[in-house]
Amino acid sequence: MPVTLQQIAEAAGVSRGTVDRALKNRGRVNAEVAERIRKIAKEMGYQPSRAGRALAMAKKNVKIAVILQSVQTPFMNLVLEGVLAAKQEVESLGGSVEVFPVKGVDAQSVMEIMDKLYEEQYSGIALVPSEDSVLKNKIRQFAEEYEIPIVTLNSDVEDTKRLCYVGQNGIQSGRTAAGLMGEIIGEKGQVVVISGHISNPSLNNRARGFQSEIMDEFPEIELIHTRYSYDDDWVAGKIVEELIEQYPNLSGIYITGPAVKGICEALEKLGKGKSIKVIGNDFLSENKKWMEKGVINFLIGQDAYVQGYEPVMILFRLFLDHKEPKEEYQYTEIVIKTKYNM
Amino acid sequence: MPVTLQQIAEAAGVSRGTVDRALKNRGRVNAEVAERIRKIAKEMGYQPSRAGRALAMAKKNVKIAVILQSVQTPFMNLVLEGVLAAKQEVESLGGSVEVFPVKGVDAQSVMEIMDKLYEEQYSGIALVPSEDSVLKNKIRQFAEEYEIPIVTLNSDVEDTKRLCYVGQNGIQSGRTAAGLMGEIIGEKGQVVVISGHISNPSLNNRARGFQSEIMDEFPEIELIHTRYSYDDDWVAGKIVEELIEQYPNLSGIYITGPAVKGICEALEKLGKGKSIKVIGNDFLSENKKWMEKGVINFLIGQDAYVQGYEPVMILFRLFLDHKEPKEEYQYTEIVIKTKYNM
DNA sequence: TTGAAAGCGCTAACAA
DNA sequence: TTGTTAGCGCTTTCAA
Repeated sequence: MPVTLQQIAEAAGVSRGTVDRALKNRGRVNAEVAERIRKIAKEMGYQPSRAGRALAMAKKNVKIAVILQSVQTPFMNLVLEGVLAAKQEVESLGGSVEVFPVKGVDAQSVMEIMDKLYEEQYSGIALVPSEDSVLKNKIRQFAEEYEIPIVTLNSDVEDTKRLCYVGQNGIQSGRTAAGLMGEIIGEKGQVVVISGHISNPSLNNRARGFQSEIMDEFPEIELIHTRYSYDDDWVAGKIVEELIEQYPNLSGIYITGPAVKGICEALEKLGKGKSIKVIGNDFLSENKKWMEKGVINFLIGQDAYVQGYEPVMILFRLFLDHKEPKEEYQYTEIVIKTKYNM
Repeated sequence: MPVTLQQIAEAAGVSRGTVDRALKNRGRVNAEVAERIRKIAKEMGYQPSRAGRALAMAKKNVKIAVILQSVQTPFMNLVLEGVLAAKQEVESLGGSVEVFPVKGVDAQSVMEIMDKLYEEQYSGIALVPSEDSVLKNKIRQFAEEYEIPIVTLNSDVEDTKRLCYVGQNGIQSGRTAAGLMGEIIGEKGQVVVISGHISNPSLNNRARGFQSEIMDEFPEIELIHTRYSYDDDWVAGKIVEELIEQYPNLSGIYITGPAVKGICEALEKLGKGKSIKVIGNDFLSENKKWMEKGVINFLIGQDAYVQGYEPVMILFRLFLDHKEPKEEYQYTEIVIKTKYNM
């Protein structure tokens, strides 16, 4: 039976209001009395009731906004699932959550939405940022001047006073892929990285992690120069054809992100579907299909659900429990899937 | 801004009590009116407030008990962490959770605790069962006669009317290990399974899954007859010595559970630490240490935290939201770890 | 500096 | 069959 404020008040011989002020350090309470109350609360093992607090705060109407970029991609759809789960939980606790989808990468739209959120007095914002110095300034302005906490997800922006970042550790993800690759090709042979856009920071992190781990740990593996598909399946197919012509004994391919379809179809057409080992990223249905077929050997995932769920809950806890996140960088778990545990 | 019962009542021109009865199908309400209320509630997108409900139910004092066997093992310690997290969440919502630890496997103690729980009118029980027909009968009695819902975790007992089971799919876990093993030894060579007690059902499931997948998918891999360590490191070390003498070209070892230390030390002593591929189970610190060293190549995990957390929350949701779990078998995710994503 | 009281959304007991 | 009401634990405002 959990201890209540009322019980502490009785034990201390004061009123509930006084206990509340003492425990919240809201001042206006005699220092000695406050000390005594805190001691009693500790002895009795007081834990505030979430239900009571949520109910009492319901009139304040905590409003959380989520701005998602690239919503049309399957990955962001998974993130959205996490957001909706958090929305339900928050709303059943008296808060509210609104999602603002942005098609493609569009800092301009994000900023327009942010302006609206400021006017409508939102309590906190979770957003997928993009590299844009004006957007960065606006994030800093919200965090510092307006005191509206902001959590970045999926990608991060440095030096903006944002509360925290929830997403993958791209470097470590690439290193994990490298470890697997070394293991399954017997620590020797030729390996290539096929990436997407040359300017995508997440993909670049993965590629960098992969490359450095191969170079550090697998001296007998030859790393062929990275290719870029620019997110285009046709281009990716061409890249594979050229690679195989140039390196007929190619052992492995690491796909940092998109254009899985183009790559796998080309491999299959050239009869290399089974012999060349392939490691991809993200649990999209297209990717899972190729793993099922045996063309992709491993998929590394970034737990999209958590990326949607956590930022919302972090903001809500900030208001409900007055609890800041413990870590500024909340890296999601790096998940390894094969066709057996998909 | 979430919709409240009061708002629905106003929209329907009735009182809050009537709306409540109509939506809960608690009868005593005019059929037509009830229908109209339900329609309005749906239109307005009514979602009951967890906070309000939790608070109102606090006086009923939902009490959940958790009986853990083999608490001295590191694995159960991980389970306990999940239980404690759930305990905190439940208690902040007005319920209470009590943990009853049992050392070793001891059906007798479990049953004594259950009797006590019945007297003290606990609302629901989560427990780690063991193979024992008297215990099985008691579980059935609680579920059917006393109507105290029971959730099994980690191991299951069939035909007992228990509400559901939360734990690993041992067969699938073994299959996953087999897939990894095939991949890293190049789909050929000799492979052996080292298990613990010959009568441990979880370990047997893993071994069976492993064996059948090797036989089905990797015809060129030779499966050597399974060895049993009986959870003893010294025995396990001897087994390894004998195996390597008998099969000097052994390619891989699958350890279904305990005695990892004995096996890995022997491998290291014989200079086989790197050349023989090893796949183990569970993320215990001992196991992680050997993976860090490179003696173990992969660890397959059964998400102990979830096994502790979920059963408690399932029972609590049953009382708070009147929601039964969707699935009778709640298999925890099969997690693959290497030294890179540990 | 402290106490008293209203009210958040819901359940359940009681009255009509 | 329906309405009314007390109270769950907490926050917050107002009065003392």
